[in-house]
Amino acid sequence: MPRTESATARLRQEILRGELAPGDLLAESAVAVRLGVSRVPVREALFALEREGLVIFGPTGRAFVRELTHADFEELFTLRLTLEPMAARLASPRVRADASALEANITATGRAKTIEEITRLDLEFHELILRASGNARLLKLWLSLRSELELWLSRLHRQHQWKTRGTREETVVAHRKLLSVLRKDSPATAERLLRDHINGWKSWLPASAREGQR
Amino acid sequence: MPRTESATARLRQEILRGELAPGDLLAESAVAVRLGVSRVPVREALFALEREGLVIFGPTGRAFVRELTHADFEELFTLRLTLEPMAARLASPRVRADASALEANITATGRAKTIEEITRLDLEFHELILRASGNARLLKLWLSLRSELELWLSRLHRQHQWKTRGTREETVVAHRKLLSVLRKDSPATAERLLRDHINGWKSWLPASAREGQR
DNA sequence: GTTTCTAAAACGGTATACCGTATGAGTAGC
DNA sequence: GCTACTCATACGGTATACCGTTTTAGAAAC
Repeated sequence: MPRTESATARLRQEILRGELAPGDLLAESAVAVRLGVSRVPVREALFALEREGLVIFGPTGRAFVRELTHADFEELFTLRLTLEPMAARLASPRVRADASALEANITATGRAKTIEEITRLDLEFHELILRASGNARLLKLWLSLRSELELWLSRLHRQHQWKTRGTREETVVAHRKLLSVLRKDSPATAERLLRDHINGWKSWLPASAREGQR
Repeated sequence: MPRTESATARLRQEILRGELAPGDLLAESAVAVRLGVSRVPVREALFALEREGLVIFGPTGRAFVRELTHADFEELFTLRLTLEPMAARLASPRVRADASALEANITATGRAKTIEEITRLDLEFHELILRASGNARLLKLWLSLRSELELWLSRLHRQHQWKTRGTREETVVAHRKLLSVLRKDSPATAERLLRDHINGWKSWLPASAREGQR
């Protein structure tokens, strides 16, 4: 794997895992030494992570680990409510051909054991719908939000112990229903259902969890 | 202006003006010599332009001027139909405070003389709505489509002689109506109106212009 | 103890250099 | 003529080096 990519992957992982705290300075030289590469790939990795919303550049070009506020959470969900229903609409007539990936995902979710695993599979399910939409740019926009969403969720997971059981069953039921509607090829219904699904999840997130993120 | 930015701006201009043709190879070394900078800023400029959709990287990392197909046009408009109505909805309650920029834009459009100027002001009007939405990420996503849209339109302009008159008056009328609805703070209406506005423009584009773009 | 000044260290932006791989023109073989 | 091979060249990925600016820590003045 090229050095830029591996540097990007490693930094992304460290940020998502919380090993790098919000607000931390990511000095090119220091990171380069730590990762054992030169500054050039690090620099490019930082730009890539900025696009993903995990890193932010200060006025003098210094990179910092992004801090997220409650307002950021609202923005992210507004965007999901913008992009995903449209994706569902577009995907609806195309899912009939091959729904195996979506089915496999639901099966895997039913067997998931940790909240992290459920979350990962949930995001993957939504990503599959974006892919099924057939609109490459729509997918690209969604993917540019994905890391940020993961960052948010991982920070929540670290702050709160969530029960796995109810979450898993609810997710499976909701996704099953979504899939069945997608298969029926009624775009408007699929669009509405996905909107409700996201709204449901958004309001389900414990209010306590949504607060106090600086 | 930092070298990366000026290189980005210059390359962007050259692509939009058609001085660099679709499919042209953008070799780092050659561009660097031509612009009188080193490869590093050129490299970063190419990455930036890739994000904007003006440049595309081949499997072995070589950068080419992006070619656009009719399918790309469809994707772009699908995304406008996804993002902009949402922006109008969010902007509606916020426009009351300050609609001066939107008003100034409409006035300027009424005085515009060339089709290029009308197009530029039209895009600016839509951008102002995105800004008024108050959702920074939504704006960011829209901006990531903007150059590509300009590229498309500029290529159309070069291929077809469009009449200025009708276009200008229609644009002014439509934007005036949009602004008045935004001011009334009825988000649902604003959302629907913007959707119709985009759909109208999309279908208005002469079919002949929409074809034959490779 | 607080603020201001100052100088050294840290940092980012850019240029240059090196290396391995991909490309493509030319050549040999058919 | 057409295809397959070969090798010089072009190109991208990365490391290193240099320079001007920003930060920051420490001293000095209050």
